Amino acid sequence: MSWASEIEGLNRIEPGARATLERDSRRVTVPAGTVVFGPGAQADNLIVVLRGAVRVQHVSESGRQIVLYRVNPGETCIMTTACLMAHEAYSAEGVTETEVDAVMVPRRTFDTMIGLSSDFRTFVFDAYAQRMTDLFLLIEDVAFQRMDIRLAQKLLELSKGAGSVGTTHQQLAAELGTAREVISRLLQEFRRRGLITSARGEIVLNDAAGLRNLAATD
Amino acid sequence: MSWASEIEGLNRIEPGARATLERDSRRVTVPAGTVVFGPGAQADNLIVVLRGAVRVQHVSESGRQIVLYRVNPGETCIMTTACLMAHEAYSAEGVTETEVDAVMVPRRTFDTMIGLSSDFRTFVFDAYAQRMTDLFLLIEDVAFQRMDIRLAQKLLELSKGAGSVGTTHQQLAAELGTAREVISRLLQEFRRRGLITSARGEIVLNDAAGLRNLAATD
DNA sequence: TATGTTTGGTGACTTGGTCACAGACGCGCG
DNA sequence: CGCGCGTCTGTGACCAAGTCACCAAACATA
Repeated sequence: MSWASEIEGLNRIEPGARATLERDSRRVTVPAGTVVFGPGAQADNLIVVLRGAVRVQHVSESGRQIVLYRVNPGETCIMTTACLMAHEAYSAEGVTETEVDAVMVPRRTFDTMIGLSSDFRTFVFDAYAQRMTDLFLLIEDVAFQRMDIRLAQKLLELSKGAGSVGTTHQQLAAELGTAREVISRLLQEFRRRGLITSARGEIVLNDAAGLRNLAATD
Repeated sequence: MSWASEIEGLNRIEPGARATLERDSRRVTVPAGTVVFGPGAQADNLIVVLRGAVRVQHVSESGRQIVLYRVNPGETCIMTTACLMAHEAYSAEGVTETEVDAVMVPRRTFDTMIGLSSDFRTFVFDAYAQRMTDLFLLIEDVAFQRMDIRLAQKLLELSKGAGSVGTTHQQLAAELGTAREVISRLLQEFRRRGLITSARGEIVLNDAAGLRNLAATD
């Protein structure tokens, strides 16, 4: 029940506010691959992720995709509240990448908490700031960065220190907002240079240092 | 003094909260071309624009620019508070496009107001939501939209119904995050098709309907 | 008028996106 | 097993966009 103590930014919240928060919110477990919010689906809760990750992505009419950011444990999907309040059309969707444990804070409780606790306000504004800067960095990347560098960075990010990444070219294209053919050609070049080896749905990072070196070429 | 009454979202604020807000905040006038915030400049105030416009843009190390959004009258530059709270490096800068009348709400007052007034909270969250959706649309544009369509849209937007736009090719490139040469070539094509005529620093929209038609080609 | 700066134009080249299609692999089913 | 079928990857041709180098016209002002 006492989930708030596990979360950076909420663990030292005022006792009264914390009681309200934990009493009024509901803990859920969602299987992998679930669309937790998206166009048409009105979200009436602030979602705080405890375990797993939610991928937030944009899908254009032409079918092309780009991943905007991920919501990791201890983070909150603040977009839902913002977009709800503004009654704007939701142009992004959230999909669970793994099984996810999360807490749903009802809109009403959220509003009460904001008035009640300055720690909670800080938590919420930090979340906004984090997403904003994520989006700023993404815009810079998409507008100005070469695709080979972005791909090298993404491979290192997705591998998380492990020596390989289990994704298809199509999935990588959706991550970076480009076309599959572009990924195929770049991976071929990486392979030629000995940076990776690859099989169907699997990319092995043979020379992570070399990739890091490429990724650092700003 | 009673500036809050002029602002959509603050005009029906609770009387007590409104008194606090107007007592503690300071009205300023800033000349055109002033950098009101940017890398290194710590902002300690929430800024609400009353008259004029602030352009928020990103400048990359390579010197290329892109305009992220504009803060118009009645709107607030919420980014400053967010980035201040997160203590993140500020990767964007704000420049006044015209002479600007604005209100500076100190950080302390901002925090008090958030706790005091639900109307003020709504105002703030609406502002966040607005910026977020702006950034989402920008990402979609940059990632997926053809440059000729983006340029046509931008010309119509900047002309604001008037028949012409007084900007250089370089400025348009900075708006859209591309290179001057690309703008020059596209404008040449527009000219060839009779959509515009142009002189040094001036573009005349001869066929606004034609441009709108092009811009609508999603 | 002379001179330097800003603005715009152009060609050659590289990178990235689109389209069409083909081969390779995995898997179920007769 | 052999056969289809869907998914994944490779490839060539072409177009769109960004980069680089350079030039010419317009303007500012001494």
